[in-house]
Amino acid sequence: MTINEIAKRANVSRTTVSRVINGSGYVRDELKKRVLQVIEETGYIPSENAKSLRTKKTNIIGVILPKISTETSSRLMNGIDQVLAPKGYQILLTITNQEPAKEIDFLHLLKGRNVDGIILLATHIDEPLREEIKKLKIPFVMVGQEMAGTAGVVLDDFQATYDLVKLFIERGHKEIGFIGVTEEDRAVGYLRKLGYLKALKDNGLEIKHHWIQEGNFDAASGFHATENMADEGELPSAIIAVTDRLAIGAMQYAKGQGLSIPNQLAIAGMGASEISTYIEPQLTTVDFSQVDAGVEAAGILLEQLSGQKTDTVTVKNNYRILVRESI
Amino acid sequence: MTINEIAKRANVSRTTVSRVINGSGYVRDELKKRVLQVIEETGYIPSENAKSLRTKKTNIIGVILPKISTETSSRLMNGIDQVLAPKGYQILLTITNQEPAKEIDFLHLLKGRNVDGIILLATHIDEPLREEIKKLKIPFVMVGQEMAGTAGVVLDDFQATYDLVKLFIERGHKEIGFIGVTEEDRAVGYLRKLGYLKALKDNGLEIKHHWIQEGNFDAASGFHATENMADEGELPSAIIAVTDRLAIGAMQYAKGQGLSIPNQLAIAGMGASEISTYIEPQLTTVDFSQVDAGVEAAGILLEQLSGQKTDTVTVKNNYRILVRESI
DNA sequence: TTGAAAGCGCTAACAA
DNA sequence: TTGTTAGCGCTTTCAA
Repeated sequence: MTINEIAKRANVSRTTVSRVINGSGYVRDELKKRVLQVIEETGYIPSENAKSLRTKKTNIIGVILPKISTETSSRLMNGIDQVLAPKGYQILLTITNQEPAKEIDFLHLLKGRNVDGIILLATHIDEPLREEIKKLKIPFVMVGQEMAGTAGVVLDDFQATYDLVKLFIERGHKEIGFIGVTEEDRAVGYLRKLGYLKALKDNGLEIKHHWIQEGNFDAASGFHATENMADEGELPSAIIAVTDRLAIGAMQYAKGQGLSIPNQLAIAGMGASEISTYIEPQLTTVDFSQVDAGVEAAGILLEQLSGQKTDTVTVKNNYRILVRESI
Repeated sequence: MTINEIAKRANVSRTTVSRVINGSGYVRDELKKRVLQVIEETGYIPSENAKSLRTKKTNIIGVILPKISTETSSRLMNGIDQVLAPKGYQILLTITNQEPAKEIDFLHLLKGRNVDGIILLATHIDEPLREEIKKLKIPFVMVGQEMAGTAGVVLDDFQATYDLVKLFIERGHKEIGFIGVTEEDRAVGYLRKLGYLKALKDNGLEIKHHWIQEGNFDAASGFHATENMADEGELPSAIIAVTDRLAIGAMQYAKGQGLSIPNQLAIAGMGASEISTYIEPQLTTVDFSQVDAGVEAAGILLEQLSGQKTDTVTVKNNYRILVRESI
């Protein structure tokens, strides 16, 4: 069923049908009714595809995610969809599964699909990727990493960690341990560690080597990191972990050793995962509000879509510390 | 940059360029090189859109979800993408936010976008929706609900709940409570309740009215449901909740009352949420393996795509009970 | 082995 | 107020 078929059946030109569908131009009421009638009868649905070819607008936004089943990703998607759907945009979703090479592949793929814009949730960023983004020439917003000359939304990982450490210090802690992740992850690994180190330094606190451990992203590695801390010397009085799961691993270790939380060991995580509210004691954590980040990213994209030249916007997404029982 | 432009620069016809891109038909090596060269230089990316218009194939699969940031959804997406991405399909994602009317809207929308197939994660299913699906005429797979004449993947909610109750009975429990949700949700609300009732009946156990409570999907309502049970009479010795969060709410109530779990009150949930492993005591739950459901759904779709007429497949997805500390 | 011509389903001048 | 014409970027006969 095509527009031509409808036109024939309604005994009008296809232009008229088009006008009826899009509510553009003048159409006599009688004809309009006739056309609408036929459309109704046939269940005709116009091909967006053909339309796009003509109008150069697909109303599709490409989104590139490293993974789908993480709270970060799904919350972000939530925010993005909240903004985009009401404006009539659909989301073409691609998932890299953490393979950096795929980010470039998907950038090409999405461009080939003539998407109106792209949102990339980046975990790392290297030269080839930078290159590719530069020559993209369609509305683009990067989330999670900063890049000169590109619109973006980043979480203020440095400052959030700094503030968290400061909170511990204000509460009288002088021995503060840190469980991080690989610094290749610029946001979670590098910047959060930097915030930690800076806060200690600014407050004249000692930085003990064995109080700084590294895990990957699961609870088990948080457990081992804490174990290592204990094995290599004294445990500090407080530990900050860069993710809630790592923090929960640390908790598990502490509980296993019969240490009371927060009295003998205070623990905080980051990310405001759902688990953090159900664990006992409830985990103090940092809420980065990924939903808002998604909303902001989509908002910036929309601005670009409407022709505004918003180059190099970088919105630092705000965060708040959720103080709960674990400290 | 279009195929015409490339053709002009390489001094060949656009047909030849097309052949080079698609590796179809005969092309002299020299010409091929010349074309490839130009493509490389210009960074040309063919328009999938124009291609689709001609070939009637978009390589896009539409997915309709009730929500994105739930473990069910994201695990399902995971499974779907795992299968579809390697075959060159992209996912066009639409989210209804639980508004039933939108399911039909999106069905139209996706059809208008000429997607090659559609996967719908359904929570309910009424007559208008059934109608719409019937006249869809493109590969379609329904997940989560059964519908005659339509390929689908359902979780065996009835049997899983039945088995869970049986497990309690085998462990000596005779008083088993139930926290459900609205029966409008056929799978989670209706079928699971049915499994519970049938298991009690089959084993000649008493069904006490106040032992059957209803919550929504959050922990707080699980708490209140349990509270109601206690207020309206004696608490049973065991409680089954149809979601982990409800179960966690029940746990919170029990702990607040100083009841020991599982000795004074045994509790099980369903869904194998991540939280269930971190809560204390660890929650016994049913793992429905949504990832597998996604894999199967995508697999069935792929079969339909390759022309196989797989009408009315309904894969009962397997499940397993994760027995942990809470019972 | 290559190219010319037609056409996928739609919109947008333009003319009537 | 309506229709004719051209063309979006591509693939696919068909003929050369």
